[in-house]
Amino acid sequence: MTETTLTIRQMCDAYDVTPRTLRFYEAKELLFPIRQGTRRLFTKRDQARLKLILRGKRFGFSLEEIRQLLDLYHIGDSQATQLRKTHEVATVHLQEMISQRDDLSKAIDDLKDQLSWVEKILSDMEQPQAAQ
Amino acid sequence: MTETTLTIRQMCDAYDVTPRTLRFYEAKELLFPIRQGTRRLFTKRDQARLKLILRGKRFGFSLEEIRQLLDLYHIGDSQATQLRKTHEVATVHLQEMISQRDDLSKAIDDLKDQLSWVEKILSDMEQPQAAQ
DNA sequence: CGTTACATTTACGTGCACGTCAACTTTGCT
DNA sequence: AGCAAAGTTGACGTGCACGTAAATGTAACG
Repeated sequence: MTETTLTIRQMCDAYDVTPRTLRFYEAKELLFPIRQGTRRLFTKRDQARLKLILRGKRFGFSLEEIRQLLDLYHIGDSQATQLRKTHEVATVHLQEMISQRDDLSKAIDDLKDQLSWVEKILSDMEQPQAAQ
Repeated sequence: MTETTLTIRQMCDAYDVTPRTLRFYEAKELLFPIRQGTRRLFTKRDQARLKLILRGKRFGFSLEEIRQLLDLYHIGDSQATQLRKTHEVATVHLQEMISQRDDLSKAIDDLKDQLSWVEKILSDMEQPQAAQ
């Protein structure tokens, strides 16, 4: 039987975060570990959410923004009204992410150009026999 | 003759930042406006750098990281050693950006899936005559 | 030449995302 | 039962990226 819940230390090792971070995320209602006595047990759901949190952070979203997005992945039995609002929020995020990716592609191309330019200069500096 | 330098206010209007931000970036040596008396004048170079700064921030880079990247775009007459170090730093950033774009693409696809899933649920809720 | 409008420096304050330390339980092991 | 290891709850500290307020300066207009 694959134990599906993790202790705080196992979570830290698995996802390279500190206990403080996990407790902080719980306080901010991003994670909802169950309690075995006083200790936290992180479910599969928490693990999935943590992955999404870390991913969101890498894209520059704040924890509050991420919290709103997370709802989309764990809907349960929300009302249609709430569901529509969540959908709307997520759609805005999606557009942001798409335009962010476009910008990122542009930045990558620019940086590549700059790098090959620098590489050219460096190779020119190493072979000065070209200039007479 | 197109006036190529901007006052602080013109910069703020053009790039949607506050004066405080521009002074802060100058203090951090990200911008180098020239002085007309005591006042700042932002050159084309500063404007180009600000664009790169704002772009970098959108990708989650810190100002210090951005500062290192900026050097690549305004090299001047650096030494080969310095140039190579800058090139190295930028190459690492490039790899980060590429893997970030890949992750972003994956996140976008995931979010799209979730959204269409939610759309399906919403449409099911609106047409309950299907059941029964 | 005075007043109004914008700039500048200095300095302290703020929100976010945790880090760190202390004091205290709880658990696992012998 | 005893004790070290790990976990828990406060509470205060920290680095970053600015915000904000006060005091002062200066340019521009009537």
